Amino acid sequence: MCYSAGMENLATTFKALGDPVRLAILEFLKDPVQDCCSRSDGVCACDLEAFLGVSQPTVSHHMKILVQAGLIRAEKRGRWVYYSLNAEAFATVCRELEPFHEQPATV
Amino acid sequence: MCYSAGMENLATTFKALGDPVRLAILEFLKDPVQDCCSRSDGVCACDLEAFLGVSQPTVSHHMKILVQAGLIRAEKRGRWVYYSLNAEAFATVCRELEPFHEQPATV
DNA sequence: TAGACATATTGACATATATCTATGTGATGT
DNA sequence: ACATCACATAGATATATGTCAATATGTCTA
Repeated sequence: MCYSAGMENLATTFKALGDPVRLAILEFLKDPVQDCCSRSDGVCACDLEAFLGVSQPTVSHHMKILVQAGLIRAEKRGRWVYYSLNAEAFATVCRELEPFHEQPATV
Repeated sequence: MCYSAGMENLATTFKALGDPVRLAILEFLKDPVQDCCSRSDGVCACDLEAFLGVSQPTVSHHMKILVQAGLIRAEKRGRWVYYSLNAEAFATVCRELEPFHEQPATV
């Protein structure tokens, strides 16, 4: 086999990014529409449900995938879970992509 | 629905990136191991087959997905098809990700 | 023209994924 | 305590995806 564990990891991250519903979730987390119970430092899942137009378990499913990929953070406060972007993870993805659009090194 | 056509597009690109075999292909295109018929300005599919350890139709399938996502270019010369990275596509992906790891704008 | 070669397409199959309904779990408030 | 609320999990189902063997297509060469 010619691909490493790091590659599997990166693929998992891209897989998490490869769904329009999850991209919409990330956009929402970036520019939250404060609705029922979201706060300045986080967005609750119930707001996402209304925004996305999918069922609550579906939201839960997508949030789990995004958390596992490390793209967002989840923090439980009382009965709510507040989600926020993990900026560092996005920066890492960009760094991984850099070699593919930099000027080729002169050997 | 709260997500746009542009989002579908971006999701397609990430989906193309979300497979370890395809990431291995991209790595190979970045740093080709010149083997049977690859050239300085492109890599042929047969070299990939040997490198990846998957069947020829599987290589063909993955190349098609990468081409459709715009991540690589295919150029047919005689009976070979030479593939190369499309650096601009990777740069675009990075630009799309930038808002997710920049400092939040002060409103 | 015939055969060999590189790649694409087709069809089959197993697995993964996205979605829902129903139900479980844990916290809050009356 | 009990009902309610927010979220998670389980199970079911439809669709998508990755893979291969078999075959088709197009190109070169003898």
